[in-house]
Amino acid sequence: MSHNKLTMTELTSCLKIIGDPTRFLILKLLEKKTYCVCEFVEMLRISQPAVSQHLRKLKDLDIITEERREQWRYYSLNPTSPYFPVITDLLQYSDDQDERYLKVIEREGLARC
Amino acid sequence: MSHNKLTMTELTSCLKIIGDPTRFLILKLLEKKTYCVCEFVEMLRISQPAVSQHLRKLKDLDIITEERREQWRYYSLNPTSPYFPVITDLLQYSDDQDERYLKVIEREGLARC
DNA sequence: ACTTTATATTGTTTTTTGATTATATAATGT
DNA sequence: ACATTATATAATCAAAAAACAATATAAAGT
Repeated sequence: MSHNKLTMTELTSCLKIIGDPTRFLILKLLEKKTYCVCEFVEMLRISQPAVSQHLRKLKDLDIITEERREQWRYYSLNPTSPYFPVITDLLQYSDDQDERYLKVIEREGLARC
Repeated sequence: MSHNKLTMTELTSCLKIIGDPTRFLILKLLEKKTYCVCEFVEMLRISQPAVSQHLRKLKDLDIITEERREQWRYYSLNPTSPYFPVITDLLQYSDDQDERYLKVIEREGLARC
């Protein structure tokens, strides 16, 4: 395993952003596929501005990328981010049978947008 | 690499604690050796209560252990913690030439306790 | 052009966190 | 017993972050 080193400032600002349950869950979802905002709203059961603000923080650190297609904005993990290896590593540690994750996944496809 | 999985709640509460520059630095120091509180005070250049409170948060999550010897309390990484693999993994990502880290290491041995 | 839909941004309030000061405790030395 | 040393805890305050409501924007449909 060979990766580029990060400064502690970079690393801790990344960890601080990832260390939020909702954002971690968003990343765990994005690990599998790309989602648009309204899908997160439906799945996470939080308000649209709340979703947007979490996504914003992830985007500010360039952890995720935004892509506009028609009226939607799709978000994806950014594999070129210096934080990408850290994030995929951390996602490995989390249990795929995690209760909250499963519950959220159950609601996939329910969004009416 | 085989490790036990954690719930997202466990993982994010750990990340939140690690995602602070001072605490991350404490862990980076503890990776190499054991320190007592007064050494941290000297090296980190923050007040003794501030050090104690950071150590407390790490100890609450059982990330570090405390050992009393004479009038001092020595702190160490807890290798039996379920978070231990996460932490050692994350420490790998940080640059050993990090400016703040080097500056802190320079002050090692200066404590008069 | 007007409306709707998807999403972002801004402003405000509340909660959480970090730092500092002051005080308490517990062991050690006299 | 008393003073000192090492450390913890409690109280207080300031700064940062999260949550929520209201408003703005931009594309698509009519």
